[in-house]
Amino acid sequence: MAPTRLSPPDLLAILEDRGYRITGPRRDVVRLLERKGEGFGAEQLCGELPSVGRATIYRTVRLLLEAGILCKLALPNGAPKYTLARFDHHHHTVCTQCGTVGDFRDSTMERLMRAIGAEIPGQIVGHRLEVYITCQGCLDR
Amino acid sequence: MAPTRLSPPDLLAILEDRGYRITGPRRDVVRLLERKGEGFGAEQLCGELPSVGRATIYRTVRLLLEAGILCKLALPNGAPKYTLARFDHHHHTVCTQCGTVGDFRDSTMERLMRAIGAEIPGQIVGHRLEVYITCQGCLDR
DNA sequence: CAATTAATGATACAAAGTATCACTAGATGG
DNA sequence: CCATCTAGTGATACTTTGTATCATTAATTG
Ligand SMILES: [Mn+2]
Ligand SMILES: [Mn+2]
Ligand SMILES: [Zn+2]
Ligand SMILES: [Zn+2]
Repeated sequence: MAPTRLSPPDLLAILEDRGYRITGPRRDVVRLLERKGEGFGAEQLCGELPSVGRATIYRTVRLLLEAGILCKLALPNGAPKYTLARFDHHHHTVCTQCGTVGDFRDSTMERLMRAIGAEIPGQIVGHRLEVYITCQGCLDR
Repeated sequence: MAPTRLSPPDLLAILEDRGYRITGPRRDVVRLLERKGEGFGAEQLCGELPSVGRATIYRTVRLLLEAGILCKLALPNGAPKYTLARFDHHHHTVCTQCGTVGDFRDSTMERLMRAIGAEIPGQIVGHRLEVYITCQGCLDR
């Protein structure tokens, strides 16, 4: 399973398919995201794209979230971070030292989640797992 | 493993052991928490304890968090919710319809987390799992 | 019952995000 | 192409959630 990295035209096409216009600001945001690593904040994007209004940044992030292009990572404190969604369903590692975010998938985990249904009242509709780590960089340092 | 529910005197004793004073406002907050179900917000507590200053509510919540008496539940959107921590380590169910929060523990999950260490770069220092459900009440309704 | 010092709460401030609305600029069809 | 239509933009104001300050209050200790 190669990390299916989508290029900006692809991402814009997804928006277009949903009936949204391809505008200058949206192009700018998507281009910026493409160059970005894992785990960026909305306010950070505002700082790096001063030519685009803050409201538009937030609107575009919401749009990309709804389109499944971004995933939102609610941290234990502070503003949420976003990452380009490379896989349909996956989880995240967060370094508690430096905040670096990584992706991973684990099929055993998904199987277990199905099994867990029996222990839980009601019907499972989804789940979210965050693994807190000290990343390699922080271990070395 | 019986759900070890602690009473307000116990909770206050934990604070006292940590060198904090037992004050009127802290007593009020703890008493309120005791009567509360799972999953309440800080702002909600402010509304229900107008006699206690907002700053003090937030300070007390932080204190109880640090003491391990509360757990903080970062939701995918909106303000975090808190619950009385009945177990040392556990996870939460959140009903996506009505927001009701529940606790659970799963030893298989914990074992799996240890195994997952091999797949992940760096060193695991913790994890957090939220299971999104439609609760029994919402299914019935 | 002082004296000491932690805690309180009014207030101001900060950060993150949303609503408004006059204006701009994509899309579309002639 | 151009004119039209409407989605999108961005300045601004506002809301929500949470924190910093600081004069005042009250819990502890002896
Ligand atoms: Mn991701
Ligand atoms: Mn809990
Ligand atoms: Zn790190
Ligand atoms: Zn429900």
